[in-house]
Parts: sequence; C-alpha cells; structure tokens
Amino acid sequence: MPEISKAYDPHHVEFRWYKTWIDSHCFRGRPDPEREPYCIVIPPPNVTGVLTMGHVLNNTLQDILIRRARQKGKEAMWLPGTDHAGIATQTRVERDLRQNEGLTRRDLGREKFLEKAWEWKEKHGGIIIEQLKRLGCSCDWEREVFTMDPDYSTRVQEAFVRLFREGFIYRGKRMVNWCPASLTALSDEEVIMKSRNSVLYHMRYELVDRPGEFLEISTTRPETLMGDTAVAVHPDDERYKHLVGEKVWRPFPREAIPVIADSYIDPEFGTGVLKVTPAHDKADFDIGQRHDLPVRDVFNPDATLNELAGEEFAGIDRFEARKVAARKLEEAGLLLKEEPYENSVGFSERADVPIEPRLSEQWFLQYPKVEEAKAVVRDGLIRFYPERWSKIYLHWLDNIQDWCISRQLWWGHRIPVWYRKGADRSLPENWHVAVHPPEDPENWEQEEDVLDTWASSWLWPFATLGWPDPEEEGKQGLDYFYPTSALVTGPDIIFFWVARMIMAGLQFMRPGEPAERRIPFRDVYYTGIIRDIQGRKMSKSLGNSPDPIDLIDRYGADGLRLGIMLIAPKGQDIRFSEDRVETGRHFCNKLWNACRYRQMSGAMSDNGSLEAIGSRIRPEVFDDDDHFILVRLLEATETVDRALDGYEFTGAAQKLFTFFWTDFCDWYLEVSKTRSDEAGVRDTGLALQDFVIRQLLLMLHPYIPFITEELWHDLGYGTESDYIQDVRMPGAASLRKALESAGVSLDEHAERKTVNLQAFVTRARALKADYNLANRRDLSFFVQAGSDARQQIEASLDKLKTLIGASAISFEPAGDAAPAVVTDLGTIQLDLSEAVDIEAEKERLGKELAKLEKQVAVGEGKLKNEKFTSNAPPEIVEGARRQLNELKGKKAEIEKLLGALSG
RNA sequence: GGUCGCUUAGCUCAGUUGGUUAGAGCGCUACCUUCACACGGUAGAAGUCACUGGUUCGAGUCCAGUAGCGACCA
Repeated sequence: MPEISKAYDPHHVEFRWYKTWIDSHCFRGRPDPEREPYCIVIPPPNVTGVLTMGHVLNNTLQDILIRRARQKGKEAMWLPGTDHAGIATQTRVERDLRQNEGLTRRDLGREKFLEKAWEWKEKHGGIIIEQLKRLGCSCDWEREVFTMDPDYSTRVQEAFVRLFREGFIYRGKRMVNWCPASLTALSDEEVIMKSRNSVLYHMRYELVDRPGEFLEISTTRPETLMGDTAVAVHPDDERYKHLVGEKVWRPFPREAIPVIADSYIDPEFGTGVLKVTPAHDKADFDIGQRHDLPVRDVFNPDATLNELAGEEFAGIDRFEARKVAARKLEEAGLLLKEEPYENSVGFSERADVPIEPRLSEQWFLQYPKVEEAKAVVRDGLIRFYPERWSKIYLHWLDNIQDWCISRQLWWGHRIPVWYRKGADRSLPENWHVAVHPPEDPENWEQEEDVLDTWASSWLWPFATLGWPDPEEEGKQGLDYFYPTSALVTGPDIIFFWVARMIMAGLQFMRPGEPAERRIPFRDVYYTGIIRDIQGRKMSKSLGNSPDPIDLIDRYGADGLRLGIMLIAPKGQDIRFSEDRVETGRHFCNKLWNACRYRQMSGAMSDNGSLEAIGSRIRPEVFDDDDHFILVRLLEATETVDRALDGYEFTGAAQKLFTFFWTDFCDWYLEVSKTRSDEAGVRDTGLALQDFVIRQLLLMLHPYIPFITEELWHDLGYGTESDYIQDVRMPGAASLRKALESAGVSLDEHAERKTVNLQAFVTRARALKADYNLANRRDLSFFVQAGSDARQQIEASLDKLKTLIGASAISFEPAGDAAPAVVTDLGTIQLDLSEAVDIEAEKERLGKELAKLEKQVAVGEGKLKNEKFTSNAPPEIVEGARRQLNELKGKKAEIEKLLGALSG
C-alpha cells in the first residue's frame, strides 16, 4: 500500500494521469451498437486563442457531462477542434508582417500571405488545445478538427454549392456593414450597437428658386453631406408640402438637389427634413431606390474621403472631415447650432471602430429552414437550459435578415465560384459554381472573397463527422452520433452559432426524415459570463482576467474546476474571485486526507467491487451512525443524480461538498475514532467507509477527475476496470440493492436519532465554551433524560465522552446552580456549581427562555387557527403539534432550572 | 423604447411543485497545533429575504406594481 502524503499535491498526479489516459486512448468514442451514444461537439475556440476563464467554465461543464455519460455506460464522445477566426487571425498576421517586415498583405500577394498565415497558425495554434488538456478535458483528441483542414474545407464549399443550387445563395450589390479597419463586409450580428454622446448639427440648405429661403435640417454626420442627392420630407407635412419638387443647394460641392416626399420621414424628428445620402446610410439608400436617386459615394474603403467629396476633403479621415464640414458650414452661415445628442452607433465587433454602411457586391444567404428552426425549439425538440433563452432565439428568427457571407479577406474558405475572364461578373451565366474548378481554368478567375467564419462553423455538428461523404460518415460514425446530445455555450453566440447550426442541421441532414433526426443537438446549456468581483466583464485591457493556467499551477486543475462549479449559478453571470478556487483546492486536500485516514485506520481489504465491499459488512453490528451515513449517502446520490439530469451543476456540487464534509468527515469519521476495537465492529466500520468513499469518488469524478482517479487506485477500487471513468456508477437504487444483498435493512429512524445526538454534542460543547472550558477534557456532566433518550445516550456513552470532552456523564441530579442547557435528548448540566456566577447563568437561561416563549406563541397561534388545522395537510399539522410539544417541554425545563437558581 | 433577468448574512451565492426554527463557502470573534487534514477542528456573532400591495390557513417561494442594477433587441 503506497504511503499517502499529508498534503495533496496535484501537480504530478495531474500530469501523470493525463498522460496515462491519452496513452491508453481512454477518451476515444467509437460507435458501439450495444451502447447508447452520447456526443458533444466542442464550441471551437479560435485557433489563435488562449484559455480564458470563460473556456474553463464552458469546458468543465462539457467534461462533467461527458464523464457522467461514460459512467452511465454510454458511448461518450466529445469532439474537439478549433476554428480559423478569419478576421482576428488575419489581423494578427498582418500586424506581425507590418511590424517585422514593413509589408502589407498586398505587397506579399495572396499565396505568400497565406503561407505566412499557416506558419503563424502552426506556431500559435496549438496553445489552447494543450491548455484544455491541462484542465483535464476528456476529448477524443484523435478526432480533432480545424475548420481549414482540407476535408472540412471541402465540406464548407460543398454546403455553399448546394445552397446556391437550391437558390438560397445570391450575389448582389447591396448596402452592407463595412468595417473600415478590417476592410471587409460584416454580417449584422458582427455589428455592436453602442450608445454614444454625439452632436446634432442643425444646418440649412437654401432653396434654388427662392433665394433667401432655407430648409432647416439636422444631422449627426455632416461629413456625408457631400454625398447628399436629395432632401426628403413627409408627404403629409403641411410645412413643406409646397416645396416638394423644388430644389435646394447642397452647399459643397455646390449642386442643386431635389426636395422629395417619402413616408419614411418622421415629421416629429428634428425639423422633419432629412438629408438623403444613399451611399452612406441604409435607410437613405432605400429612399434613393424608391426615388431613383443617384448614389454618390464620397468615402474610400478605409473611411477616408475621396475626390468626389471635394478637394479639401480628399484623403482625410471621416472624423476629421466632420469637423471640416462643420467649419465650412459655419463659414457659409449655414450652421445654425450644435447640440449634444445621444444616439446609437454600430461598431465592428472585432476592430471596435464605427461601421460604415456601404454599397458593395457581396454574397448573401437567405436562411433555409427558418420556420422549422423556430418550431423545433418552440415544440421542445431542442430544449434550452435555462429555458428563457428560447424567447431571445425565437425573436431573432422572427426578424431575420439575409446573411452577408462574403468577406474581403484571404484567410478563410475561398468562395467556390469562378468568373469567366473578361465577362460581366454580375451575370450568372458567366459563373462556375462548384467544389472543383472549371476544366479550362485558364479562362476563369476565382472569386477573391472568402466566407464568413461562421459560415463554416455552422456546419460543425455534422461536417466534423464526415458529412457529406458517405465513406467518411461511416468511418466517423455520423449515423451513430448524430444528433449530438448536448451543446454547452455562452448566450452571446446564440445567433452567431446556435441558431445557424440548427438551420444547417435541418437543411442538410437526412432530408425527408423527421425533424428530431435532423436537429444538430437535443439540449443546449447556456453558461453565464464570468465577471470579476466588481461585476465587470473580464478583459485584457482591464487586466482583471486571471490566467487559468496560473490558477491550475497554484491550485490544481481539480481545485479550479470544483471552485468554478461551486459558484456557477445556472444561467446567471458569475462573479469570480480567487478564494473560490482556494475552496476547491481545500476540498481536494480534505478528500485526500479522509482517504489517508482510511488507510491509516486499518488494512485495506478487497475493494474491487461493490459486492466485495458488501460481503465485508456485518449488519448485525450496525449502530445508528452506520444507518445515518448510508441514508445520507443514498439521499446525496439521488440528489446529485437529479440535479445533473436538470443541468444543475452547482446544486450537485454543493450537495457533494456538504455530504462529504459535514456528514462524512465531521461526523462519521469522527465517531469512527470512538468505535469499538472489536474486530467485527471495526471491520464493518471500515467496510462502510470504503463503501461511502467508493460512491463519493465516483460521483466527484466528473468534477475532479484527477484526484478521484488517483485515490481510486490508491484505495484499491481499481480492479473492475483500468480507470475510474469506465466504472458504471451506481444510482441510489443500485446502492440500496447492494446493501440489501449484504443483508442491510436501512433504519431511516436512526438518522433522526443521530441528528438529535449531534445537536446534543453541539449544545454540550457550547456549554463548555460559554464557561471558557472548551479545551478541558476532564469535566463531569449530568444529564436528565427521558427513558428513550437515556437509552440512546447510554448506548453512545463512550462516543459522547470523546466528542464532548467529558470524563464522565452520569444521570444523577446536578446541583441547583450547575450551568444547564436543554436539548431534545434532555437537560445537560456541567458539574461546576461552586464556580458559577448565578446571575450570569440566570441571564443566559432567561434569554433562552424568551426565545422559546416566542416560538411557543407562534406554534400555539398556528394550531389555534381552525383554518390551519382544517386546511393544511395532516402531516404538516402533526409536525407543528409535535414541535410545539417539544418546545413546551424545553420551556418547562428551563423554567424549572431558573426556579432552582432563584430558590 | 421593447424583451428578459437579477436584488436573500460584511462578500459570493444556495434555497426546483408555497409548509416545521431561511442555509453554505469566504470573511469576522473566541478557543484549539487533540496521532486524516491548520488547505484543519470547536463554538459563536451576523439576515425587516429590495420596496409596496394582493392571493392563501400559511409567501424568500405565486400574482401585480415600484425602485435599483444588468443583458439582449431596436
């Protein structure tokens, strides 16, 4: 038997076990018709990313689900991977290129640049995967997928081609969200609306045919006025009706533009006159379409202004241009006032700069299966935990817009479209849309743009499993593992990813079959967001984000995992503080030492199976404590099981925590120290410890996989299987059955008795503490008890003497002045009459009496209430009656004690 | 502006069909290095369950409203 050290040191345990697990392919998931499948696909982190606290939370949850599924005998498979993070990665590589070599990507050319990007990926791309291993994630690493792997890339293109052929994908010149920093179009979801303190500029345009008469207009963006091609009013607006059809002077570049009427205009806003800039505003563009206005684009792609804006604007930035425009208006006497104005401005999610609406040629996807995607969630085929997220999901689908899927990047899946050289690209007859290039490539040129990263990851739940290649599907087990069982993710990507995956699954998988076979997953668990202790989001710039690897170094992966699980409320944001991780580490140390205590208490016997342990139990020597701990163990097992079935990870963790610490360590192990040395009694006690620890390790294993594996082997549980993860975890029913086979019939009543005894011990200790005698072990106690209670106390005499620290407990009457305390098992008195301050003792008892009187009054009031006794369920009424009697008994006892002190 | 959520001990949080005296961890106070564990033990102090009203024999729990905070959407 290996000696176990006094303090648990996670480091070598964690490294050693993870290596062993990997070497023996523990986490492999392969189709097995004998078993029920259980599959999770990882939300692929950015290949360039490093582990954050969010990842720790998210992946610990997934690991718990997967490990628990394994314990339930399912074929568990957790599929890992990373995505290529188009904009983020390309930006990083471009920045390095600029800093190191002073080059832009265009200097290098597409091919060379992509080589650089791959190099960068090879160098930095494995980090997060290794970090997930440190955390203990039991992914099937042999299946690791990267969204730019050749196979996966082909599948992405295949999906594009299929959608195109079915008419869901089209190319068009439309207003898109343009990021002037990344120089690419973005989808609506990548635009973050932020509230800004802007300025509302009030200006006036002069009427061409009525010199000296002006139209007053307000705008937050005077730098776009050079692109104005009309001003608009509401057709019913009496103030301006007569001016519709006339012209006003755009001040610079000076040009006459029409006054038009459009019912989009809100007459209440400002002066009710809108400047119309079709090239630089989505709504203005729509107005322009309706009125056939020219589109006058005065911006360059990087949001500097171009020559169309005029000489003094060409080349300057949009924010500088705003100032220049305002100044020029003022000089011309056209600026009436500037006032502070709060409005919403769209920002690029990645680059964090204001978006420019911009007219450009892009590829769009009209989402498939929108109605069905709503139905599967609404009808509960896919269940959201917490359920409330389904409302957010449905609302988004109700208002869904076509998805701009092209990106003006190089790092990504190049769109599988070729254009006939020299021909008009806007005509579909000049397109070749296919996974493979045309047979005469010299006459074609491929589309330069790549696909949105999300347009590859929305295929994740099935493209990672071989779709659509039948041979690969067979190899990967698509038919077996799909639909996957659960998805764990943050609510921030409910639109980016969850909703789109659902539509993709419904569209591509098993056409013609019922929806429950086509959906990508059955349950979606939304985590909270990890914040710092002040409630702020974790961010690099605030520096409030701890490095999880540093935490693992200091507390162990198990400590970190458990610490996070103890505070992760269901679907709420989490305020993280490090002392929770400390709590996790303390728990591991306590567990370690409890097992160490077991080893030191007596030789280990056959722990190879529940039956083997059961055969060492002799129920005829059971005492109340044995019944107590088994009843509590069964209860904990049931609670944990039920909690995890409902994705209540914290509830389950807390139950395990208190059962282990309070019931097992603080009580059962403590009383074991007072147990008889008689062989059969002691051995049964040890067997029960083995029984409880076995179940505890199994239940804790999903949370703290490393230490439980280590202890599982140290304590000799490991013969049934090589690893704890492969041991079938007994439910409460199986435990009950195992106990029955061992001849145990559980006495639920003993649990109540033990609770009373525990209270008795606590009260006696408190009595000593009140008299500053906590560390004395030579005191005599007197107990006045009824016959049942007396019998229980006598049966537990040795135990009580040790736990309380008493030299003797007798049932003699104590002196009148002896300090006393009243418990459910009778009155305890300290043999201390000569040293007692009578007045202080009176005060102490008086306080106690007052408390009891209050409680008695409440109880009596309740029971006198006829409505209560007739309406409440009988067991509640009975409980209240019993409680009242107990309180009254205690009250009478205290009154008696007080009477004796006074007499 | 719309939708959703949160508000329980100094702090972070449990409290799942309404039911006996509202719990835990951390922190705090006092005591203890007693041979599993000081990453520990013992005892203790600490809560008008945000506020107002309602339903009920009974509300932290259900309903309505108010306030504060937060998220998402516009």
